[in-house]
Amino acid sequence: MTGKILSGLNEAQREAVHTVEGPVLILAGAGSGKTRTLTYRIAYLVYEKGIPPYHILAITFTNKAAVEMKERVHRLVGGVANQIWIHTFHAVCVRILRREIPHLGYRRDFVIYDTVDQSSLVKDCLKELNLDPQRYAPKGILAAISRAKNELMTPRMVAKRAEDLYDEILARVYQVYQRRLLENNALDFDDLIMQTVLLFRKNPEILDYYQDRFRYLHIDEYQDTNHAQYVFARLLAAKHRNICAVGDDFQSIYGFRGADLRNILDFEKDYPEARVIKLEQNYRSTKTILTAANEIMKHNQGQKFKELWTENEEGPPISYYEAEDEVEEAEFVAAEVRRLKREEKLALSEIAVFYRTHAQSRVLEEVLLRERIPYHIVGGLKFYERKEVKDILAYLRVVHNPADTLSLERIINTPRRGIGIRTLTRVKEYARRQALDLYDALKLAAAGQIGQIKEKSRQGVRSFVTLIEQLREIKDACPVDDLVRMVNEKSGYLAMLRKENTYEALSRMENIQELVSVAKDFEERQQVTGAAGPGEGGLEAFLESVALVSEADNVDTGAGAVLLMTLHSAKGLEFPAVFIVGLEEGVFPHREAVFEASELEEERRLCYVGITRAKRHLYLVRAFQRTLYGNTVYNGISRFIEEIPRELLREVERGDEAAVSGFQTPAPAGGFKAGDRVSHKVWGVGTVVGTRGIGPEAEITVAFPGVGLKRLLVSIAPLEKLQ
DNA sequence: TAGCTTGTATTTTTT
DNA sequence: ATACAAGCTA
Repeated sequence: MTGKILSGLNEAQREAVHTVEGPVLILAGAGSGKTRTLTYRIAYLVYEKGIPPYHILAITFTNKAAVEMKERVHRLVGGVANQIWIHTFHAVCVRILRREIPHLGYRRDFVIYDTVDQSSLVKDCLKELNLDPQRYAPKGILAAISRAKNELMTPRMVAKRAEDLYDEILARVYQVYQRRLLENNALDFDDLIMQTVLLFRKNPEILDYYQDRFRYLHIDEYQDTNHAQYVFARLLAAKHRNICAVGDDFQSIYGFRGADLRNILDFEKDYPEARVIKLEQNYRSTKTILTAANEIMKHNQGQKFKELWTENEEGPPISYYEAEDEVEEAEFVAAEVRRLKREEKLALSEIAVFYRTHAQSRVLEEVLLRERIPYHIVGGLKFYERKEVKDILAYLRVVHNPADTLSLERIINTPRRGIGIRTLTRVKEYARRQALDLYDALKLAAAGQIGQIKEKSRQGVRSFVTLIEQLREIKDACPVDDLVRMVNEKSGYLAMLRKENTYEALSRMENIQELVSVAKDFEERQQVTGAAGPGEGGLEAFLESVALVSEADNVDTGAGAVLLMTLHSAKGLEFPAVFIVGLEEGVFPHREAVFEASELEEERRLCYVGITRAKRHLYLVRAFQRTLYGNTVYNGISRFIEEIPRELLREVERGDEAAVSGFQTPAPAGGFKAGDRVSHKVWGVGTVVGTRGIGPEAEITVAFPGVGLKRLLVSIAPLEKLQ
């Protein structure tokens, strides 16, 4: 096995795999075989060192990365891989908290609040404190609370450090916010990490248990850790000190959300005995591309020295193009995409376009649409944040946990049951006085034990309580998808939508159906993995799985369409041909980021990330003028262009390609692809010209003669595909 | 309560 | 320009 494991590795990678005792920092440059090294290392621990798999923990940032690593480890070590914990930070903490959280005063069946929930909770808190949301923007408050939690600051600590009135108010809101979370038996995303740390700090014996459980710790993307995550890892590693941090300070692009570059830069201070291993050989890009990337990064101060090199060929020069405006910029991209396809024989899915902000995607989209080039936009829409989906999930959450007042209030009168503000206020008031949960007070109200409530409202309350009670009775006995179906029907939610009789309602109904499918998939997966019998603990697990997923986990790269995405979403991917557009001062680097040196450096790292995605063809594009917020601006050339040695660049002319139509490539959107003929109930026959999103999000743009372009959700639109 | 008007911001994103 | 949210009228 040793030979097998080590044969495909270079010197540095081999060292990284071998060095399993004590702290190790693996500085893994872009395209240096990081995941390979990490997975081999885990295999080495199991096979060569005979470490029991349950002593190994690997932490990633995204579900996607976790799944990928699990699969690759599984391929190396087989079934025992299932005993290795490979999860995101949040998932690891949830698993720990599910066992231990009673020590913190929450119940084990806590729910996880997402950003939408958080926002309504903050608004509630502001109301409770009689604060003007104009003056104290919920968004800002929420951001500050999140920052505080990332820094492991409790409300009390925030109060103590307050420097002005705003800080004092903030501390108050934060305090109320935490109290409300506790009352609702809920945790937000940041809490998952922070509460686990607090748990460890408060209960040394619990920490001790997990330290012994996870003797071999791996943290991927270490440069993206925030302070709370850093402390979490440090605590876990403190006893056995076998921590393997993997990361690349050059690819730290999430400072704006709390990632602290110092975590990786100071690793050797935290662990003086640490071995530092640099993976600098790149297997992805041409020499030209790597030189450009290295040169750009020389303009950043205070990062670890690292220079990528490769045995790959020189490759073609980097193309630089200066467009008139953003439309011409997009036209250039379109023309070059055609050329790459024709002359370089690239598939469309081998080509990607990166931009700094989402707003830039529109013009690109319009032009590609016009040019009949299939494209696919990564990111954007969110299935789980849609109102109807959140409503149904709120029902399930209340069924699972009646103390979840936020969810309860969300659905108590949806569909309408005649329970208005007045009734609700009365019951809430009663609950407060009697120190009851809102749900228990509702039960009393239904039984007529709370005065001042009209008979009609009481009936509404009664029907609501009955519904929840019914569902609670069966929740452990039936599969989750049946439960969802039951909520849809018995709550009257579907009936309400059916009555509306609008396209929008139809779309909402389809989304709810989609949620049933999600639940069904989930249930089937549970059966396969043998995690539980039908329904058994399924609801809780289901709610958790939807709370921790994100759409971005499935960037579909095999889709036969040009991929359009922000530079941030590009991290971790690679393409034979890459376009980076909008290379102008104020766009990229972004105007908001040029005042502060640290932010500018993050922009530069973002540029580095973009460039190092390219295997062979790299295009850097700027527009002479562009329309921004409604007026024309003339931005200078991005400094990043200036930082690339001239001899690596070749300024190109616009290659006007005769528009050739007829791309016949598969696309991901619900089985539709550009070029398909479809029939629509209302608009008749049309041609698919673009796709966007996946799964329940999938959207297609269709050209209907005489009607124009229409954007349709595949899952809901009354569409039929014509052979 | 829906639909309208008015105001305001407008990087990047995961869980 | 535009999108989205909050406030206001029918």
